[in-house]
Amino acid sequence: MKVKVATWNINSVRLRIDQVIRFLKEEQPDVLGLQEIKCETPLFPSEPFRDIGYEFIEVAGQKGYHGAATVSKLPMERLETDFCPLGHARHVSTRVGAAADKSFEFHNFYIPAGGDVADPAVNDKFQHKLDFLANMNSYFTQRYNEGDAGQILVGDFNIAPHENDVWSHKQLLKVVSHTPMEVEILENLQKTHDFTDCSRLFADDAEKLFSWWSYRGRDPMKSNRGRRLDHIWVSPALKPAVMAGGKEAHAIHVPCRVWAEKPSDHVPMTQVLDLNA
DNA sequence: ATGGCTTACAAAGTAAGA
Repeated sequence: MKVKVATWNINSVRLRIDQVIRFLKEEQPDVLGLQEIKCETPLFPSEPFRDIGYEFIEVAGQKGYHGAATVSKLPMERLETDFCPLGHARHVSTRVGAAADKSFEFHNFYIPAGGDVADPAVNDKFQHKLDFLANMNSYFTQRYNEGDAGQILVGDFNIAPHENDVWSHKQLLKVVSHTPMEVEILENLQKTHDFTDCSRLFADDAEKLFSWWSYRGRDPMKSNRGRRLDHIWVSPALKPAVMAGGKEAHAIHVPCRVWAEKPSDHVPMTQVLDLNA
């Protein structure tokens, strides 16, 4: 059985509902994690998703900012998790799939951006980002010690770890999202739990990979000053499922940055998994 | 040449993103 998963920071799901539906029709993922939905849970536009087969919807919304939602064609149940020390709606965890042996966990994250100054002593937002990452680490360490449940972690992690995950490593070393402290914490989270970073699994280290481009600047694709802030990770039990499809099983949908008059500043990312591999 | 833009909101200017 093959499944296709996707993640997208949509920057207002109500404003861009037509773009989300277009993407789902074109790419047909089984599961999509959305971030920055920017609406309260009851205001999430569920109907257009149900109309095209995404019957299972789990939303963590709040007024105005943040918010995450996961929509699925496959049966899906909520897992109770709590990662945000400030209580923001920044994550939705679910178990996807009816058959117990083919199901997987889908953890959808919107990690705090962290403000402007990369110093937790003077910037509460950066401290919040570090605290959120620490909570993720505690949770996945406990789960890791209980045995591999088959986990997929997706979302806007707001960290671009590799040198070629940003347009200029040197110029972004002091810019939040690419500072050594954040990068080390994210890499430790990945390595100590043996998560596979799907975007880098088959990509050459020298290849630039971006999933976000600022709204500032008139031609984002021409200047191409992007960052890879969005991620799809899998636990060891699912690594063969990712390996099976090779490089073509992964895609960062770069054209979506300029495919509409008012696009999101992030583009969606997809990964096909062969659960029989 | 990173911030010059974009979003939501007890609607004009804030706060927030990254």
